[in-house]
Formats: sequence, structure tokens, C-alpha cells
Amino acid sequence: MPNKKNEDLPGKTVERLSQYRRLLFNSLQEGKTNIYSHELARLMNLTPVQVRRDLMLIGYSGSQSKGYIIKDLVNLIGKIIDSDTGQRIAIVGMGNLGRAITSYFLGKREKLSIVAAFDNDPQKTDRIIAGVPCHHINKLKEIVPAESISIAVLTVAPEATYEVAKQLLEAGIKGILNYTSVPLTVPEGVHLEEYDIITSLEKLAFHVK
Amino acid sequence: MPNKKNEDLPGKTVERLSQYRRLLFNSLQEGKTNIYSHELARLMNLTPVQVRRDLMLIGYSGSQSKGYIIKDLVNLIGKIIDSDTGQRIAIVGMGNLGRAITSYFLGKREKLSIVAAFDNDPQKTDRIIAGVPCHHINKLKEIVPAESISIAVLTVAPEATYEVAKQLLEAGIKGILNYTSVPLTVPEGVHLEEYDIITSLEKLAFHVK
DNA sequence: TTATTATTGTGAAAAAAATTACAACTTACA
DNA sequence: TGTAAGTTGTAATTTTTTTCACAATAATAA
Repeated sequence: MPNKKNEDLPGKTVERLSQYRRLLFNSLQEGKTNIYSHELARLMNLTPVQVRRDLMLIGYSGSQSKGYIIKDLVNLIGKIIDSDTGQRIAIVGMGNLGRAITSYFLGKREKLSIVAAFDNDPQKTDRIIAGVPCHHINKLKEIVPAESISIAVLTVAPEATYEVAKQLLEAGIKGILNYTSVPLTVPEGVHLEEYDIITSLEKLAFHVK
Repeated sequence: MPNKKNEDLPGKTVERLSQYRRLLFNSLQEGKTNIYSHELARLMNLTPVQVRRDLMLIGYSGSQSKGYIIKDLVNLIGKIIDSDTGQRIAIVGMGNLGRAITSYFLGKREKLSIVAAFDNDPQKTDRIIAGVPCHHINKLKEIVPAESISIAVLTVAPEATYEVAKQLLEAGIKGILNYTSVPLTVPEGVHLEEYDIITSLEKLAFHVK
């Protein structure tokens, strides 16, 4: 039994692990093999202690002389945040944002794949967009289970949000990443992550003021 | 001197104020005039106490019988998070994401306006896209000061991020909202907000796992 | 009038996250 | 050999954020 530890990793640490991995991957490709906590911290805009603490929490040990072995660290992070079997994702709403996410994401992660898109515009449905088959939204309940999709990225218009979310839940979705400006509520056992661009802009504007 | 208070509002509270306002605005349009903390909490997926505490922090008082007066609250939040003069924003990188943000945002906020876009693709420059004039990126240093742009939304390709950020800083930008996957460092006095879609997806995937 | 219920406001406690401080180790080199 | 410099690992502290607990108040109904 490796670690029950994973489930009680601080949420912030999980976020950072994902970012560490991307940066470490870049470093690998630049030919680096080892990295010190202060180097990684600099890339991430963090303090070295925070890096060390995060790595401590996942049980990774470096050496005083060489720091951390990038390859090992990348693998370990993968063991922690990736699922063994891989997870399948649907983009719901193929507007600008849906397409942006799809094309940005495509092929970037081995264990996460966008396998379907949905839209209500007949112009967009029943063809392949940005490399992903786009279905009419009324096929949601059929395709989500058939394709073993566990995660949905919601990028529909605000007024459609509620109804589409309802269908996703009925289709047995396990996680929703909600980019609409309409806050959702989901039942126990379903995970929800919300992000609103205007909120971020207003927060930034407040601090700039 | 109204309140130095504003500057030391907790960051999380500022984020929530922006969201409160949007939801309150919806309620107003539905004809509601008053709202209780538990109602607002429900809309936001928060506890009533947290709502009350946030409002306490901005110095707004409700009544035990009627709760909060929506109109007054909307105005007060505006006084706190909006700048008096308004703030001008540029979208840098007019790909799918840049266009998504632009069209999503257009006209939504009185005190925040997207006044320019930049791209390096001649197909896109020197014309109006999603209602905003799109310039070639090499005019950045000229147009940012000329248009009094204080905030930039970065949606360029990863490999261009560093160079474009440098130019923005040289042009005197005050805040950057970075949607590329490349973490930036900015000098003292410039505000930076970073968001990465893949990180969010991976975090969600981790919890769904 | 007097309970009863529902609400706000807020001090105090708890929980989560970040930072400080420092012991322990490794290497380089005088 | 011994010491100086640079590193990791982690306990302890501090800071930030959330939650708990409850007093105060208003409206309602018995």
C-alpha cells in the first residue's frame, strides 16, 4: 500500500505539482538532468523552501550535492497526479473558448485525453473540430457513458449552463471544470472547479488601481 | 480619506466581491430588491457566515428583517473594486483564446474596457476583430502609452511569451494577466496574475481519480 | 405582553498555507 | 585535516482564510 498520503496532499501542492512537472519537462528537454530547489523556485516564482516542502510532502528526497534528479521527479509526480488508466475528457461548448482549450491541450498529456466535443450548433456537429469529433449536445447522455468520459469542461453560453450541467450529471460525469460565469452546485461525489475570467480581470484591476 | 481599508482587503474577498456583484446584478434584473446572506451564499456555493464576513469587511450593514439591499450593495462593491477613471485593457495574442476573452468581455463592465488587441499575424492586424482594433505586435510600445493601457491579457504562444512580456513591461504596463503556460517574473510595482488551464484540468483529474 | 423564530455582526477558534530558523550533510579546498 | 560554502529536510512559527459560537436585534404570533 504505497500511500494514502496522496489524498491528503494540500490542494495548493497538487496545483504546484502539475506546474513543477511542466517546467521540469522543459528543463529535461534543454538537457538538464538535475535541479536545485532554488532553481525550480525561481522558475515558479516561489521560495526554495516551498519547493522543498512540496517535494517532502510527496516523499521525494534529493541530494545535497546534486539537488533533485529531474527525470525521477517527473516520474514521481506522474505517479501521484496521473491516473493509471488515463482519464477521458469532453469539451462542452465549441465556441472560441472550447476550441482554444482543445487545440491548446491536444496531445499535451498522455493520461488525459479530450475524446469528444459537444455543441448545439448544427454547423459544428457531426464533424471533427480541432482534432476532436463534435457531437450535438442532445447526444450527451448517450456518448458520455459510451466513451467512458469522466470529466467535462463547460464552455457554453451562460443561459445554457444550468441545463447542460444537469444533463452532464445525469450522464454520470465525475468532474466539471466550469468556465461559464454561472456558478454551479453539484451533488456529493462530483468534483467541481470554477473559473471566471472577468473575476480575474477585476481582481487584477483592483490591485493595479 | 474614505478608507485605506480597501488595500488590505483579503485577496479572496476581492475575488468574491466581483462574483457577488455579478450575481446580485442578476437578482436585480429578476426584480429582487433585497437578499439574505444565506441566499447569496447559496448562489455562490459559500456559507452564509462567509458572506456576512466579507460584507462586514467592506463596511456594509444589512438589516435583520430585510437582509441586504441589493442596489446599495452593488454600488458599494463598485466603489471598492472599480477605479474612478476606468481602466484600459489590451489583449495580446488574438488566437482562439484572445478572441474568446474579447467577445465574452465586450461591454460587460463599465469601468474596464478592452481598447486594443495585438497579434503578429498580418492576416489579423490592422483591422477590427470582435469589435476591437488589432495592431501588429511591433506597435506595442507605441500604442500602450498612447492609449493609456494599464492592463494586458497575455494569450500568445508559449515561445513568444517572454519577449512579449518584456515589451509590455518596457511599454509601462501595470498589470499582466498571463494565460500562457510560461510563468513570468515582473518587477516590483507591476501586478501579475497567472492562470493555466492544464493545471486546473490536472488538479480536477487528480481529485476525480 | 411574552415567547419564538430568523436574521445580522463579530470575537474567538480552527484549519490551511507560507515562512522562518536551523540541524545535518556534502563538497571543495586551504 | 579542518573549515567554509552551499544544499536538503523539517520543526516551529506566523500569516491567511474559514468556521464556530453566540450576542443583539427585529418581526411574528401566541
